[in-house]
Amino acid sequence: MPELPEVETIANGVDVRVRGQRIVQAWCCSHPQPFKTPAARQAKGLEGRAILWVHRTGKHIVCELGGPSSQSGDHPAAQWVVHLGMTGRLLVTTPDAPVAPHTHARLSLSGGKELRFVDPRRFGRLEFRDLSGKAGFSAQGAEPLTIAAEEFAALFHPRRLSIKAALLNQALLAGVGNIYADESLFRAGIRPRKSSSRLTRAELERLRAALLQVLKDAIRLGGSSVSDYVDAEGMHGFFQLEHCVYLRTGLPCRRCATPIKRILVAGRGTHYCPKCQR
DNA sequence: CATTTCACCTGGTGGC
DNA sequence: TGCCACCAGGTGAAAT
Repeated sequence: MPELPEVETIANGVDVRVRGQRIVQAWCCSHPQPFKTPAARQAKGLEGRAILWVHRTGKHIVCELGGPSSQSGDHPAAQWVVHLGMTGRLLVTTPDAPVAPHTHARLSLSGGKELRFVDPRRFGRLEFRDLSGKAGFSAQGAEPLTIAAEEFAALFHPRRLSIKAALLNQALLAGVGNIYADESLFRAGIRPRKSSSRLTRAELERLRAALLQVLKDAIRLGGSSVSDYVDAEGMHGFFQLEHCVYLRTGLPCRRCATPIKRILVAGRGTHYCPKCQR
């Protein structure tokens, strides 16, 4: 499932391939599910605008768009906000590439390529935002790559729910999902079920540092390819090879050889080493 | 207000 | 071999 490193990889890949191009034609499927903005209004809003740049915030991909006319400047006048949900893909293809099942949006670009959104489970979301008079999209939670130690501690110390549930709460930190919650808790040596409020200052700082490291390493390796994640070019990432606990139930811990356990925390499959994490 | 539960979806899995 | 019930999992709404 796409989390911060996967979304960052995709956003960067899309940016390199489509920056500066104009959306010549937009098609959105009639099924209402993935559209936060109704499909017809979305397609209409997108057509004719230039894609100024593409970036990530939290788990969202934001395409900054120019004005509705082709000769408007480089100031963002609208946005296309893409959330990949569980199984969403944002792909840059040639126009004649076979259209994958569950393709919900196709944008043909002035450079001759196509930007496609594919999502079998339709947990993803597509939103068109006209910025006239409105602020741009921003994720609710803090950015894990830049959050300071003080702010991190202040965010998690008052919470009484499990640290795993707190890490997954996008209103606190934006971008952490199941994989990187489990992996950062392993690297910090903390039990997923431990209450966030019972973590010491030292544990919170270990967790922040571990999360930062694991996210940076994962970005460097192009994300984790589990289930069906691929980047904008359809390429796999390699961070799944570095996983210490995620989807390693029963396998020996890389640090102490104790079998990795799988439990349910906050309704999510959760993997940890019973010896290394206390 | 904080926290928990549930619905939304489909492909993959496992039981018979 | 084939059918089907079951389930994961990010998010937001509803319930507690």
